[in-house]
Amino acid sequence: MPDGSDKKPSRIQRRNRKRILNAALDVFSQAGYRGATLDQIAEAAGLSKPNILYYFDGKEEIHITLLNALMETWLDPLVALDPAGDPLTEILAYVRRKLEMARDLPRESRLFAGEILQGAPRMAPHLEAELQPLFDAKCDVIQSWVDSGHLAPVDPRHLIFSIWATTQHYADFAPQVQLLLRGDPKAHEQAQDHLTILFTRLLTPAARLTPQDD
Amino acid sequence: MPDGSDKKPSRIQRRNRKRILNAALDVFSQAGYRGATLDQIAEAAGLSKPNILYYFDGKEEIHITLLNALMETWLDPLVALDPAGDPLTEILAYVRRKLEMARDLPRESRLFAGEILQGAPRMAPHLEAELQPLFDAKCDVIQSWVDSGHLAPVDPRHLIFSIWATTQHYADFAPQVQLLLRGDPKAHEQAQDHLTILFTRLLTPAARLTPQDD
DNA sequence: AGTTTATTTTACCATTTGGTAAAGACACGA
DNA sequence: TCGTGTCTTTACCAAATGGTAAAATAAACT
Repeated sequence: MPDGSDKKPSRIQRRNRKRILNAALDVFSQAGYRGATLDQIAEAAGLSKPNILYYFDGKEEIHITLLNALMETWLDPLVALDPAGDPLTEILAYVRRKLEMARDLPRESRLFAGEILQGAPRMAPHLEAELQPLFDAKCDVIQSWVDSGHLAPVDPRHLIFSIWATTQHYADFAPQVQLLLRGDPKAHEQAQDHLTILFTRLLTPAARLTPQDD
Repeated sequence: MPDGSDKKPSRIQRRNRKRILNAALDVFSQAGYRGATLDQIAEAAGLSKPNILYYFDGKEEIHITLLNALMETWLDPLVALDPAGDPLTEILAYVRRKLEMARDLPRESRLFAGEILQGAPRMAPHLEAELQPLFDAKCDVIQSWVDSGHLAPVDPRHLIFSIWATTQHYADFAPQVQLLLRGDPKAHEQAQDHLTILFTRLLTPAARLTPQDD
């Protein structure tokens, strides 16, 4: 019983569990939880369905495992937002990291989006326990930057929403973006430039634009 | 045969088709296409499953009907962007309309998002035939505003993406927003203010900020 | 009222799907 | 090489699900 056990996993176990999770990420992110079938996952993983169930207790456990693994990765860029750094630089770096994640981990982004879209049935606890405190803490940081005049006045909460929305859009709505941009290979760089401009103009204090004082 | 026919629909037909579509919008937007079942739709509509299939040829036809009806509503705000109006005013009005749609039609927003998220299998033709030309046309309009100096330099395509992303985020990621904002009833007004500031700062030409010339 | 047409229900069916039991193949240390 | 525990396959099953046939009921029209 390799699934919920405490024994150290064998090499085969690690390899196959990884295969399954990778295949499941493909399938779940593309079809959603209910739209995904164990048969699809099995085929994508190159294993038989019963063999999949030898490694995981069931469909839901696979999904939950993916979600759990995702949370850390997902929060990392925000965790890295340094209160001691230069405010605008930090925010722009955060935007860049999120956009890179949208490009490099689109499956994870869609998995997350699909989960939230359906009411976060399996993720609400995670959001409350991990995202919420982090969000609050970073809002405070941003608010202090605003208060000290290092950032133009802005609602930190909605600023973060805007960053999430604009960056994840490129992963979650990829087919639409792809179509409207006609598959332009420069899309990522353009998006990067655009978002840098967007948040720079939003957050640059007026003092820096009008060189009257200091 | 009331479904694909050409006869004029009876009162009962109109009423029941509307009920079914409304129920289906609930279910599809919450569970996705594959996650939704005819039984759920039937129960939500207060009709029996075979009765539903008396009005629609099948699950897919219901879904497609919803998507078709949605497209028009969805494109409306962009259609209304007036090339003859004041550039910044027009864009901000567009943002406001989109945000109001996210608030007033969250089910439609999620239905759309879910469809795109899964690769737009049933919507690609619509996007190509209706969204694409409209998008291109409005990009040209915005580009002309930039060229004439009425808007600060910006990539019109990514500007539109940012507007879509930031506004729809409030509908598509509602559970997350709700949680992080702790159900603040002022959320909509705050979002409205934030987005107005965001796009005003992005698009206001430098000339208006630094009253040196003209 | 009586006939016809439209609507709804009851009783099904075939397929799909998540999951299980048990036998078989395999790996690996003694 | 033999035996023990690990992994994989074969053959299933029960429930869920999209869909259908046909009888029954309700409207509508004459």
